[in-house]
Amino acid sequence: MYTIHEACKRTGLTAHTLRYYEKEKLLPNVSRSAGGFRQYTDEDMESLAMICCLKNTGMSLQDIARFMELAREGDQTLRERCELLERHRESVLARMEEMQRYLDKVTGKVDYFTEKLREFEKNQSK
Amino acid sequence: MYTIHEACKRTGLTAHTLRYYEKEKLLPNVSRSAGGFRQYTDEDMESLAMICCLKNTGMSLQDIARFMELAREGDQTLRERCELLERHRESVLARMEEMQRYLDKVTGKVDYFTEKLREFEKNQSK
DNA sequence: TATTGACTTAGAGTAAACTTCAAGGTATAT
DNA sequence: ATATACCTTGAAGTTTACTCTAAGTCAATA
Repeated sequence: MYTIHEACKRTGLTAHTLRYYEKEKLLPNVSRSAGGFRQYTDEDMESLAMICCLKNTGMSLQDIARFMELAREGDQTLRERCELLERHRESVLARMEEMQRYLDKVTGKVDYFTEKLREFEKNQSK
Repeated sequence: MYTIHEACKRTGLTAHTLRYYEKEKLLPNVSRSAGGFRQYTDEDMESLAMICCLKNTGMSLQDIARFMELAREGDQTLRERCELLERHRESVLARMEEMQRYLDKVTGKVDYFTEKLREFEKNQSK
């Protein structure tokens, strides 16, 4: 069992954010101690890792909530989750390729500016 | 000279967004026709291409506005723009590498789910 | 036992990037 | 000439993902 503080450390999220994710049904049903404090199980920590993975590849919290709901429904939803994840994977790949193309343009600009800068400084020094 | 509609087609942005970017100083000083309609020059279109490039690699509109302001100040800001762009380039590269790591995890999950699904369906058919 | 600090909740507030609205002017096809 | 579609503005509204606040509870330490 982990406290919210430990869950923060492991995920890099703030306690505020963890509570927010709970409210938004990304990871509902986190159990409480006698005093009402959150207790994260190992399974919860695994779910959080998955949540971060999806979030950091650009999935919306709403879509993550939907995915986690399917996960809670068990093996009946395996096919659906598989397909969903595969579609996500392809969209991430496409986004990365697009990003690479834009990055190449940025690199081209850096080179162009560097050349222009050299000329500018040559003129300045005259 | 291009109408706002043509500028939309070339950039993939909506007219709303182009007006918004003007208000936010990403590309201020777009000239108007006698009737008050926007007229984008070739130079404006180049600036828009740069704006999209920076935006699509994750730069905030505020930072883009700052960059475009420097560009309007001319050759004196070449060094600053060069450095700024180089830093941006490196942060994009870092983000892409992070993304790739998360994507590998997603791929691992897809494989895991595929295997689990095969087993599940084998049991179902019995 | 008292105090300090972290936890709880519901709900309000914030920032970024649009997006829509209302009221009116412009261009063009019939 | 007039209807229709598109343009103008300033301002208000929306969405996403937090982030903070207030009022109160709980745990640990001097």
